[in-house]
Amino acid sequence: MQFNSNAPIYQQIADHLCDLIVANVYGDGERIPSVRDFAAVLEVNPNTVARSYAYLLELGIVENQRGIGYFAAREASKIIKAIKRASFYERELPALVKTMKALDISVEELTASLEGAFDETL
Amino acid sequence: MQFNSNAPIYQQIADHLCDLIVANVYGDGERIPSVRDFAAVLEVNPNTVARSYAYLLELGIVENQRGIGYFAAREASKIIKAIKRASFYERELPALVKTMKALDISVEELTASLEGAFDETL
Amino acid sequence: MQFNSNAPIYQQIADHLCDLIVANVYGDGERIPSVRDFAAVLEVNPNTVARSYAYLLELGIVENQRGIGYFAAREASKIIKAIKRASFYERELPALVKTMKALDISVEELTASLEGAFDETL
Amino acid sequence: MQFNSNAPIYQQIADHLCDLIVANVYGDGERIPSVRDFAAVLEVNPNTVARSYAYLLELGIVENQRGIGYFAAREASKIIKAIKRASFYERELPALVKTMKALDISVEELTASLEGAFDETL
DNA sequence: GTGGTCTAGACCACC
DNA sequence: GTGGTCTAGACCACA
Repeated sequence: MQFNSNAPIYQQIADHLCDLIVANVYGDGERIPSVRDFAAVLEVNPNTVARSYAYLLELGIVENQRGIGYFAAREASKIIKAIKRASFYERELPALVKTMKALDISVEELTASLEGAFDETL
Repeated sequence: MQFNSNAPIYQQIADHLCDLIVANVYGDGERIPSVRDFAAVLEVNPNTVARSYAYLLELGIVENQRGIGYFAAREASKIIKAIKRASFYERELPALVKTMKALDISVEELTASLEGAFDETL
Repeated sequence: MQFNSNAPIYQQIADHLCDLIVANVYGDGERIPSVRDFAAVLEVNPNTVARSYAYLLELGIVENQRGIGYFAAREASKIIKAIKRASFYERELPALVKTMKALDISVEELTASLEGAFDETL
Repeated sequence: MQFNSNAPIYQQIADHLCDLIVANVYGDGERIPSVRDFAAVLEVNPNTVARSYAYLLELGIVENQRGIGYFAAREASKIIKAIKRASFYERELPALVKTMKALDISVEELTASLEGAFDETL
């Protein structure tokens, strides 16, 4: 894993873990790597991974069993998608509309570009 | 003006000024407010406005006449649109495609949502 | 049994066992389950149950007969109540008073709430 | 300030700051000490204070102005009281009822004890 | 100056 | 072994 983005590493790790859960690498309710193990894999300080886990704990995406470890929540992938969906429709979509208006891009124009880009990344 | 976003204030100011230029409040080649005046209006530290202007200077959107003040570049609005367009197609659109795939949102679904949102903000 | 609370599991187990003794499920002087059996029932690590028993041993609530097992003390339920009473009047009550003052809750207000809650849990 | 309790220091600091806000030492909307300053006063690592502030930020009790500092939220004391009240009625009160039943303490008995304790701490 | 993040290393309670 | 907390010290972007 690479940390190119400007976003804080702990968030990138959290996002990455969400991807892994949605991709069923760690299924709902399954144990996820220990803080220390994951830190070793990612070549990152354990505190940073701990911060990611604490963040996901707040969101209800992971859970915690004392002295045992962290687990994906029972409905983790559902929660993740719900959160992403909400953020998409409430934040990204309005921003998209604003940009399109500023640039005089019509819905049709965007649709065309999207269809092209959609196929490329198949 | 409000600074609700997480983006740095100097960028929010720069964006805002670009909007004003595109909206012809300050036409291409016209003088824009002095750093101090603008800072007073925005209730912001003058250093912050100075940083915004420096940023726009790099992009060629504003120009500087020693001892006189800052001016919108001759083709400012054209440059602004070009920059936004590039960033849109190279950065935002791929990100959009990625998000849509992660959330199983089809182009049709997005188009529908967009048309609704487009009309609301008329 | 569920371990929802933030308290350490070994304490929750100890509390639970005290409840069982007071409720006469295990009478004063009677044998209580072996560490292994209880651990199996609670789906918990045997070390954790052992720690609970050690804790209750210190308090004089359970006793240990070498090679045979653990027993509730002869006056176990009396001891339990005495301990709870002491902790109630010395720790919980002062904390309650402090909270009530901070929240401007009068004795009358609390009494009313209590009577409602008391009946619900009959 | 002393840190005798078993609770994490960052929470004790957060609680303490809430007390100060409710007591109007830092009024609603006013600036609170910088992370470094407060850490120096409390003789604690700045990271620990930062953690307290981050915690209060989540709860909406304090706010944040980039590069300037932390401020008590506009309705900070109101929010604090609401949170305490909710936790009191949803968590402490049921626990109190449970303890009272276990110890055969009647509402009348508690009321009497409370009134005594109330006056002492005037 | 401010806060935000990260690293390193330590100690603790718990299972 | 696990996570939780704290310290120390560093670097960064921002105002």
